[in-house]
Amino acid sequence: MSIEEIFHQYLDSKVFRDREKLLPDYVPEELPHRDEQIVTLAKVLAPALTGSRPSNVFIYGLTGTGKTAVTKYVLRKIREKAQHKVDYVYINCRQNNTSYRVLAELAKHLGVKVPFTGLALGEVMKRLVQGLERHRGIIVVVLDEVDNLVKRNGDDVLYFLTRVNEELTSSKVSVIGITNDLKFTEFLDARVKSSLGEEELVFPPYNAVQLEDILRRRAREALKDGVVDDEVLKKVAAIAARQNGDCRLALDILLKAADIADREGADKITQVHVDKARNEIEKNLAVDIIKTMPLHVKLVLASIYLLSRDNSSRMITTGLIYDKYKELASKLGMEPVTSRRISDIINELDIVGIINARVISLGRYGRTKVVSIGVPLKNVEEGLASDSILKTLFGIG
DNA sequence: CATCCACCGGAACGCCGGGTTT
DNA sequence: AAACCCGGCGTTCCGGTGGATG
Repeated sequence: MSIEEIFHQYLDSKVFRDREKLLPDYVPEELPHRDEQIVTLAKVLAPALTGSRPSNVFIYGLTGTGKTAVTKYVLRKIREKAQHKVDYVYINCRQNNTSYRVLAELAKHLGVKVPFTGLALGEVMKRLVQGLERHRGIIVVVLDEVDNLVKRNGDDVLYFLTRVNEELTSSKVSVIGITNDLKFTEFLDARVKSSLGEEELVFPPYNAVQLEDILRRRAREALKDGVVDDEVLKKVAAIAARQNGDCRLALDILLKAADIADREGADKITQVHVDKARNEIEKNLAVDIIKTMPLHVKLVLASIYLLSRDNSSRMITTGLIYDKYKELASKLGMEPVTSRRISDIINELDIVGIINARVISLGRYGRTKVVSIGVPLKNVEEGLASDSILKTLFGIG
């Protein structure tokens, strides 16, 4: 296909009206099924309109429950309403995962100059105080995925942000912390915990019906009319509902399915496209997990892979795996780990969903774990084959 | 019904690499 | 540079166990 053709096909899409509306960071005009959270958050933040400092808020919820979208949504509204007297800064702590970067990000927003490295943290804080003071108004600092920051760097930034008001006269700062780790507060200093947790907000997962509704609305914005049927949306919703009601996943599947349909030049998104999309997403997930596993874990997985490929009749048990594993290890000329460790590795693989393991009893012949591979063999193959050592030695892939 | 297999899985500990503090 | 802390991997030791089998 020539470049011209590619461009032409893209411009001439039969599927998309506005593809951007399906991207993960798009915040729609309406957020259905989050009314309660919107109202609560709005109530908490409303005092900002009259110039008093809103309480700090802590927001919990699993991935894809609308935490970020709702927060941005409410803050945008309030900023419009208050014209310049209220502002907010959104900082994602996964991307900015050190104290310094978070503070620098905040500084940038306030127009304070800080070098991207080199200053002592205390100096950055000093400049920030000045910057905040100059701002003259209320500033809401949103720290998304804040658990990433705290687990890595401690809570000194949070401490600073919750205490900085004492040094300010013409400005006020509130903090919104967002996390999907429910037991995250354990990592916090008691003082930070109490000042940050002035208000708490929990986002429950969406159910299948709600997901379908969201998908339908989004499809109207992003796709051309009649491109996707209710049946198809229902299917996507059902899949995501099973994954803890993860709306991001639902939208992701829909986007992928639309992309696939578009590439095929189809004018409708079908169940087949959805299946392909899901496979692709799952495959990427599995392959990524496998790629990043430590060598011995890979070896164990390779053993399971070989066993399930070669003798399909036999049950795959821990003992069998261990024997195979030792064989592979010796071929590589490396010391095998103990069977005890293998037991743990099998459990680890089970937890991430690459394999399924369950203990059974064979009476006289003992008690063991029966293992089967839980993702398509091809994916395992692809993940393992990315390791040059395994690839050359066992001819996988 | 007791036995006994082939593992399970908890506990405690050592080692190692890295990051931080002094 | 030295001391220190931390988390992950791995080991040793070992008590525990479901149920087919004799």
